[in-house]
Amino acid sequence: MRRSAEAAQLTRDRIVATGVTKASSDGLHALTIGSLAEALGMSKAGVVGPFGSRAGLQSAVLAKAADMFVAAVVTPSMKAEPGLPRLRVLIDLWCGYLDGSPFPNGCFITAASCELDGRPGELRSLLLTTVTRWRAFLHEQIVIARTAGDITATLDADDLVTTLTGIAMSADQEIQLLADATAAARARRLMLAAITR
Amino acid sequence: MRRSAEAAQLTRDRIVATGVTKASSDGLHALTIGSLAEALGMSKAGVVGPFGSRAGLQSAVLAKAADMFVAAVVTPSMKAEPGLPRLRVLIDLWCGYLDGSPFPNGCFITAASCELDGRPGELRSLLLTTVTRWRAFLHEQIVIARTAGDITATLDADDLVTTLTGIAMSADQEIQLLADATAAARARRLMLAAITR
DNA sequence: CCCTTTAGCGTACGATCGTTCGTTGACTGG
DNA sequence: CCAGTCAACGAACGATCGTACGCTAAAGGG
Repeated sequence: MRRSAEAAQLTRDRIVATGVTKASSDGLHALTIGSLAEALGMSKAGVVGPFGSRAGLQSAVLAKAADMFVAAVVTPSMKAEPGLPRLRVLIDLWCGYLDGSPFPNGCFITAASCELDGRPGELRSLLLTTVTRWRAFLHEQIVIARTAGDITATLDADDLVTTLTGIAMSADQEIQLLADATAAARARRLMLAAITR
Repeated sequence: MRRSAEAAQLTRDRIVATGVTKASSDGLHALTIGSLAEALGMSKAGVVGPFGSRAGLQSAVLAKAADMFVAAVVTPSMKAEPGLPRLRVLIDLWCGYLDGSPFPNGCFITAASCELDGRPGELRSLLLTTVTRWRAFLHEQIVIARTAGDITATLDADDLVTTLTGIAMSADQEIQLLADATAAARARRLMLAAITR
C-alpha cells in the first residue's frame, strides 16, 4: 500500500495542484477535505495527512498559487534588462497571466485578498507577505527604471504601484465577471501609458 | 407570538441588515442560517422563512449591499451639477465609502465579485447586473463631462472607467489587507489626476 | 533479512449545514 | 366577535464538515 518517498512527494504535489484548481474556482474556503479526496480518488485521511490539518492544506495551496504567479510573471521578467525593458516585459507577462490564466478563475491572489483581508490568521499573514513582496518587487523595478531615466522623474513609484495593480484588478473583473474579451489588451495599453507618460 | 405586518417587515429588514454585516466580514458563502439565527436570537426557520431559502436570503443581502453603495455614492452625487463637478463629488464619495466603509470589511461588491465571478447562478447574475449598472453610470458621467468639454476629448471613457475602478480596487486592498492609512487620500488624488489630465 | 518507519485507508465521532414539518398564537378583515 | 391568515418557533431529517484513531503493508536503513 505504501509508496516510496518520492512517490509520496508526488502525491503531495498532486493534492496541492488539485487544491489550487479547486480553490481557484470556488475560493479557499471551499477547499474541503472531502471534496478534494473525492476529486483525487483518495481517502480523506490520505489527503489531509501530509498537511496535518485543513489549515495546513490551505496554506500549502496558497503558497503554491503564489509560486505559480512568481514563476509565470516575476522570474521570466528577470531575464529582460533592468529598467523600462523589464517593466514592459513585466506588464506583458502580467496581463498574459490575467488573460490565459493558469487558474480557471482569474487571479488567485486577488481573489484570496478579497476573501481573507478581514479574517486574521495564518492564512492572512501568508497572503499579506505575498502581496507585500509583489508590490515591493514592482516598486523596485519602477525605481530602477526611473533612476535610469527611462520613465519621467515626476512619476511617483507608490502611485504607479497603486495604478498598475488597480488596472490589473479591474481587468481581472472585466475578464472574469464581465466576460470582456478586450480587457487584457486594454490593460496592457493602459499600463504602458501609465509608465511612459 | 406573531407580530403585525409592519413588525414582520422590520424583522425582515433586521435579518438582512445583520446578514450584510456578517457577509461583509466573512463572505457571502459564510452567511449560514444557523449563525445568523444565533446572532439575531431567532430560530433558523424564522430567519430563512421570509426568503424561502438560503439562496433567497443571500440575494436579498447582496441587493441590500448594492442599495447601500448606491445610497452612499450614486444618489448624493446627483445633487451636484453634471460634468466635472459631479465627477469630483463622485470620486470624493467613492473614496469616502472605501475608507470609512459602512461595511466592516471593505467594498462589499468587490469582495462579492471575486467570490462569485466563476460560479454561475442567480447570485452571480444579480452581481453582474449591479456591476454593469455601476460601470454604465460611471461611463455616462464621464461622457457628460467630456461632451461639456470639462475633460480632455482624447481621454477614452472606457479607459477611464477601467482606470478609476482599478484605483478603487487597489485602494480597497491597501486599506483592508495592507492597513495603509494613506490609501484613500492617494486614491482620491490619483482619480482626480486621471480625469483632469 | 529483519525491523522500524510511514503513506495511505477505513471507520467513527460530534458539530453544523439547509430544509421540512407541524404547532402556536397574535394580528386583521369581514 | 369570530374565523382565517401568517410570523415565528422547535424538532427532526439526511448530508457533509474536520478530526482522531487503529490498521495495513510497502519501503528502506541496519
